Amino acid sequence: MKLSKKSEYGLRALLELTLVHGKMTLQRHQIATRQHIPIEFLEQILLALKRAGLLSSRRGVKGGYALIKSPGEITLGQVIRILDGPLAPIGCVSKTAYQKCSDCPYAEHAQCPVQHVMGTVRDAIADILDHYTLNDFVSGHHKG
Amino acid sequence: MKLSKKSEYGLRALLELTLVHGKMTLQRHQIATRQHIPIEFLEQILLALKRAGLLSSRRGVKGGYALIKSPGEITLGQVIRILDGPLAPIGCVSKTAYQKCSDCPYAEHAQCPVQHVMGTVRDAIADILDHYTLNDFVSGHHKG
DNA sequence: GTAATTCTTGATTAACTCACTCAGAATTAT
DNA sequence: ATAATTCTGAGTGAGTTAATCAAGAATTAC
Repeated sequence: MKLSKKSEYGLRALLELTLVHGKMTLQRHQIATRQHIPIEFLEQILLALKRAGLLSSRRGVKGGYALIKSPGEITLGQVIRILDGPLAPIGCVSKTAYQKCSDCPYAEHAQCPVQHVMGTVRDAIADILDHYTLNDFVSGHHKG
Repeated sequence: MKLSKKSEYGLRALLELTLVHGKMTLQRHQIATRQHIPIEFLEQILLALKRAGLLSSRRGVKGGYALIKSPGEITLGQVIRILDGPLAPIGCVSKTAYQKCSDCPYAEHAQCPVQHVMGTVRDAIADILDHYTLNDFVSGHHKG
């Protein structure tokens, strides 16, 4: 049940980009110093977010990164799925990356107790993170 | 955000012990075959649950394991904390094993956005797992 | 058009964790 | 005694995490 450093750094980087959204771009070293993130590691993360369609980038002098979508349209759930994979605690209850349990003694469509409780946990996590936007994130609270 | 095999096996083992609670003890090989768990790994898990005060055991011929408390008093939250550690996605929001973030740019008592959202996630997970007993687990549903 | 700056790609790495496995000691029943 | 079982502690191979490094490609300033 753990959030990786990668996701944590990714969220903190997006926070900085949200703060300047529409006004300017940020370079990796600016984000790195403001958020105390190792710069080479940050780069990997920014590129992953770019490949996933969340960021635009520009090379060369005056280059940098910017949000490609409005911060109100990007949820923490999306970001964490990109950087850490599925939110579900166990593959057999993931809605975005379902995987059958290999060694579960319960049949495919039988009632597996682990599956049942972890399904409710997954839903609780996703309910929060899939409705929590970058705007909510910078303002530090969640609007209904 | 993942449940380890250790916890999954632990929960499945406790399920078997709950089913026979008050009637008999179970030996590790019985649990292992019923739940398809590698026997040597299962042993580690049972011993950890014993050290934590959840199980009693008996060595030698006619030995075995049994629940030491009523299944209504043991919650999945307890079990997962024993086997996997804290439920919180990040150390700085754990209530049972708090750890200060080392590289967070926000001061100790300032409002850290990551801390805020992950705090709500932690609470959502704990609300479910700390009120979900082994009895709920075997019956496959949660009584409010 | 050259140099400086910045993003981009791909490889590599050290440390750690996960999911086991194994050998041998201690305890109990017959 | 012998057989069956738990108990202890150590070891291991594969994979993941959190970086680090080197070289390349694009952009801008001069």
